[in-house]
Amino acid sequence: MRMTSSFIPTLRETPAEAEIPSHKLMLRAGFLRRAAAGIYTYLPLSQRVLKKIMQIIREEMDAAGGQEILLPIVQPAELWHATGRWADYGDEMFRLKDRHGREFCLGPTHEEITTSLVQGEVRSYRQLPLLLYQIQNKYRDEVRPRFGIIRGREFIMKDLYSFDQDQRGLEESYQKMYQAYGRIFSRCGLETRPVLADSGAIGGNVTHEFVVLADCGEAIIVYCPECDYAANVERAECRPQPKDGTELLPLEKAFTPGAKTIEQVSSFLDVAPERLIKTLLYKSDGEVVAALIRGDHELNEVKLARILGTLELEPADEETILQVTGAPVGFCGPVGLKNVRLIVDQGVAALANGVAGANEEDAHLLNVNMGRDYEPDLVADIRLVKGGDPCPQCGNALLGARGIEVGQVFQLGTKYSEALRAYYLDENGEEKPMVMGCYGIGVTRTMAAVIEQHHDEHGIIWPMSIAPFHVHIVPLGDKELALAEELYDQLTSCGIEVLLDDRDERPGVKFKDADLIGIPIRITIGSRSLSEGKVELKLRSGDWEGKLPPDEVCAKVQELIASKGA
RNA sequence: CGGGGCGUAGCGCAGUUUGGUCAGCGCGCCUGCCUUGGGAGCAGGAGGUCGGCGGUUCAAAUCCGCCCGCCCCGACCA
Repeated sequence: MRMTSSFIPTLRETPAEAEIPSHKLMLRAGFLRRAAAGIYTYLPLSQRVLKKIMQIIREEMDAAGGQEILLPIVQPAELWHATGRWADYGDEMFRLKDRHGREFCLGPTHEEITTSLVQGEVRSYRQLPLLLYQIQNKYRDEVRPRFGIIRGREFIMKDLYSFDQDQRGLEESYQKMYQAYGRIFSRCGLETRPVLADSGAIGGNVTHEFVVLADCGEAIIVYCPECDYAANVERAECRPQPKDGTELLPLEKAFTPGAKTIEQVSSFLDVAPERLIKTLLYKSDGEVVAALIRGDHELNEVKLARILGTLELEPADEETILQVTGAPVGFCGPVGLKNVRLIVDQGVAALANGVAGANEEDAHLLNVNMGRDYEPDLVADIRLVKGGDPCPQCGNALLGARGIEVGQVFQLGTKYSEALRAYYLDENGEEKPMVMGCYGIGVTRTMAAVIEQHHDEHGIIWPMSIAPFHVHIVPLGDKELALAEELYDQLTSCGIEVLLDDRDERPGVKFKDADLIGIPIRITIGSRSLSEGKVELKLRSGDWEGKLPPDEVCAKVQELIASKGA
């Protein structure tokens, strides 16, 4: 491709809309333009990268037994009613009506439509397992699109759905996908970490996210430097603590005027935050529940929701709190609390002589003890794990990190197959629901994640495997153009993808743009080394550079590409 | 949805407080000359309903009202 006839609009300055490196660089290097919030146009360079990522995905999915299909993006409401997700998805779903008033959505994901397809076609255990996938646009009207294409409202995603006879089959499919994901991301040049995760609204129990460690990441994870434990904090477990064996002291009431927050109570009574008990009231499915957590800990709402078996969980408003506890916000406590389920974190359960609100304005109770002063409905692990906490597997201190979730694999079970009646007959003629899994990869997000991991102050540094071109030829003046064209033809005929900067620009401009775009191999043709009969080769990564005669270039380039696993 | 910020030429911005030679600057773009190893120089030029609508005023980019769009933090989220 020649730059004079290419659509590669590079910018000298960063548009104000961008904040993070991948977004800034994609705009500046001419890969991306915004159409609306969270909706983007992918320019030719992006398209080349995306195709390569998708090709890698296809190869690995096919190798694992997947078959590619193309599914509707406009999907009828009925299917979503059947699984209950027409309501569950809420405002995040783009909805539309046809001219007759029939309801549709733009598919945010494709479980329903795929399950419905399989339901209609698959009858026998002989047809299972079946692994179907698609790579298409998906639509989610995110509350807050951000970070360029990392959280867009329209994005490309690969989803594979597995249909198995039973849990054992599902586990095999899951393993295949888990391993394929590792290969896909490493082939894309990404360092990812699989972490235990929460399955949220999609359902199912076992799930892992594949996370790219990056400061701008929205996923917060913890991992153990000593063993293989790694989890999203939404899911990360806490080690149960040994019960504090201190002798129980008599319950006492203390006057605590205006002390509502943990800090205020802690300093007013001169008691460390870890001895305080936070009582957080939540509304869930019409019921009020109290979550008890140590003063120095944070509640993990995802864990609490899971324990309650609900998706609906919101903090109680002030009025409800007053009504339920008889005291304003800041003075709630478990002692004497009526008609409220008490979910007690194991950290609080282990606490002796804690301090809690007295359910009375300006008063707290000292020496509160579970079992003596109040009875829990349930003791559970409901707190948010953070860096420094002990690893649940080996006890070493966990490390915290942020990351971009580029893929997630789920064991779904039979939620969708039952709702949509995707049953099959087993060897004994018995009708059973298929056991499903689903496995997603954010393709456009993966591209951004690669840039987050591979860039410097001058621009992008593409891994060879997904670079828009392998080689960037930069002739510095008119005199060098003929040789550049010759090399271009030679390399191209060897199947090498070459971008030729044939523009009438000064050398500095060409170098700056080459660095920005980030093609792995740069060939500079200039009078300086041409006088020795040589051209210059340089890797964008900075790992290697050298000069050689033009007739040796092709072989060297092929060698470089091969060594980079392109 | 709450909080904060922004909207003036393709991009980055000044001008808005205090209404009146304010339609401006840098980059980019076009033409010519010149130059050619890290975003050159000179000369000339094109390009803007100042986000939109309404209001106040002799006069509005500037003041007031409503609306739209965009970004950041939070809530939210396979």
